[in-house]
Amino acid sequence: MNHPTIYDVSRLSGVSIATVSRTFSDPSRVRESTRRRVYAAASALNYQPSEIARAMARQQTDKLAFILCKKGATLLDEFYAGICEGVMRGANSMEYQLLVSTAEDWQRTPRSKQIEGAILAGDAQPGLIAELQQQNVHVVLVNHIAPGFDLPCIVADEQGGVQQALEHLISRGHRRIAMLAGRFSSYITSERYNAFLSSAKQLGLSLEETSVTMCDRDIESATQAALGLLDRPDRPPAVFAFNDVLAAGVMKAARRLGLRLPDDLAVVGFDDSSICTLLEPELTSVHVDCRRMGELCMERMTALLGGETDVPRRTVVPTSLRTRASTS
Amino acid sequence: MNHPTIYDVSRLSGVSIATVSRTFSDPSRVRESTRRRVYAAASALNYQPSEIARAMARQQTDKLAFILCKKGATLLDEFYAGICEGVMRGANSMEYQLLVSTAEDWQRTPRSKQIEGAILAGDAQPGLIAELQQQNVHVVLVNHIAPGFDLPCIVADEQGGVQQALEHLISRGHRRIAMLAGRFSSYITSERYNAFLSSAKQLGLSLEETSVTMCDRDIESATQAALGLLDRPDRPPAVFAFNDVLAAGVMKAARRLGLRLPDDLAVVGFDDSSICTLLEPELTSVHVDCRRMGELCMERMTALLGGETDVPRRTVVPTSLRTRASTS
DNA sequence: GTGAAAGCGCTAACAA
DNA sequence: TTGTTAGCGCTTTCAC
Repeated sequence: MNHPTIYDVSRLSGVSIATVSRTFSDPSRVRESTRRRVYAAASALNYQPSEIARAMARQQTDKLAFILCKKGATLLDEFYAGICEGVMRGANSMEYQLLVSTAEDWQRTPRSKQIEGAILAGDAQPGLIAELQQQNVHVVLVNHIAPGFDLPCIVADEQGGVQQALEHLISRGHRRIAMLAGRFSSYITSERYNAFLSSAKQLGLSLEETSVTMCDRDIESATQAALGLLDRPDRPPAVFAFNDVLAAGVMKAARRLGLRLPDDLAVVGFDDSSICTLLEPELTSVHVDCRRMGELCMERMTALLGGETDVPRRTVVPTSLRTRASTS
Repeated sequence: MNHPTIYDVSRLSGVSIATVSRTFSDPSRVRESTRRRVYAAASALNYQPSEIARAMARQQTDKLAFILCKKGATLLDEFYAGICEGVMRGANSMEYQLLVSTAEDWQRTPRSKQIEGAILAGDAQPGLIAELQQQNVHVVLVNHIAPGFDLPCIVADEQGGVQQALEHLISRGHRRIAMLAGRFSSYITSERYNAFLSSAKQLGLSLEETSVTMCDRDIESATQAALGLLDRPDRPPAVFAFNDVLAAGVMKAARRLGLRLPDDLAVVGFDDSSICTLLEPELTSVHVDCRRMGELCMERMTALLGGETDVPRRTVVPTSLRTRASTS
């Protein structure tokens, strides 16, 4: 770990450390010839300015954190991985370093991480938010809204997505539409669920025509629930699933019951994850641009870090239906 | 950003800054009563030691990086997300901060990241490795081996996994087994491909009985390739796919051709990703414990950081076949 | 355009 | 057990 320091470069190039510093932080402020001498010395010594010393002197770290708050969540969840991806791209292109962690892990290590901003994905607990704010850390929320906090948040257009899905099913001649719902992050769950009810109503479907079946988040539970829903004479001709995994459960159930898609049953998912095209027939799903959501997080964060005061509080990212063979 | 410093705590509690420092870094070295006074003052001021100043003084950062090297890769790849997950867990539990980046993004920002170690996932370029080593950064490889470098690396037991898959298919009465292969990381591609050929030979299959069809990594390409492979009189009764996505392609093709699994066709995948149980019938696949691979990365890294000299160079993580309906 | 010098907040000898 | 003090490597006034 015997890195060369600014002093070494100073000595070798014959200029002061201040000039070396300037050469690296704002080259335009040193004369061309000096600059070259400094660069030459630096590369000869294989010198790179120490990020730590820099942070120490400037009193800022250029460090951000992405914290996954969905409980039991992991990057394995394609949706959150997509958001993280977007955040990563944004952070890296702005020369910010990105710490990645889960809420659990984050709170296990009490020491101050010295970050300038945190992007909380999913169900962020008020305690975490408060703690971060108290440490003067800028906070942006994604796929969640936190009542009582005045923060920028990025969410998908649940309402619009659900509505497109229902309109599509109705246009295919279906009126009795069932929803297979699961318990996810509190925000998402209620938002999507309510969107289903309100859209159905708005589109003229009666309460008798719409039904909601609940299940857990896993495929097994979804399949069982779907079997219960479909294995009866008055089975609904169309199912809107909370997400693609649950939709896959519906498809498995349909297959076991000998139902053919899309003729005997139409199925729509949500998220438009990679599994949609792996399934046969391919699954119609509401596309959510999660990478874009991540990028937007970084845009808001940048504004916050720049001291802007009129940062949008709530940004809704458009969703759109991807029509595939499971419905037509 | 007006954080209280160690001086504030020192003043308020009436002890020297050294004592405050000790109280936080090694509480056992200060008298109980003093310790309490310090804690009281600290929490009154809402003080938290500055990670940066600490790094500056100790000349170490407790910072590690996870760098995704597969070209065009993202965390969306479930396999790498799993590894990352394992690394994250390990890092956090050791109080290390984890920077996450892709090789591309990493090299775009030339400034020294001041990390103590880097875990490179996938196809790490020699240039990157050399660069890191030159900066005295400890390097661990995962899902890759780098000829010419003497580094700890963690890989899955490709050979064993492939062999189990073939044995399973043979036990089901199949002898003509086709492989659908794709181009992935150089290491993985050749390893798995060679394992197929050598295992087949070892298990007594003739060259006529084994065939390899190549395709791209996407589902579309896999489906087309599989259609070509299956839509002919002498179609193989069993297909071993390079990974689960390609296996899904085989299943789609089979379905379109009216073939029934597992009777008309047996299909085995690789990775045992979450899609295996979403498909119908469920997909038999070689399970790879990617989280464990990530954890092992951290174990090797820890050893390296601790100055250990006899760190294992090559660790092979066991794989095992998960038998499901697509083959039986 | 360049240099001198005063920090930034903490750790780690060394002393007491 | 506690205090004093000299750095850690850089940025940033303020002079020149």
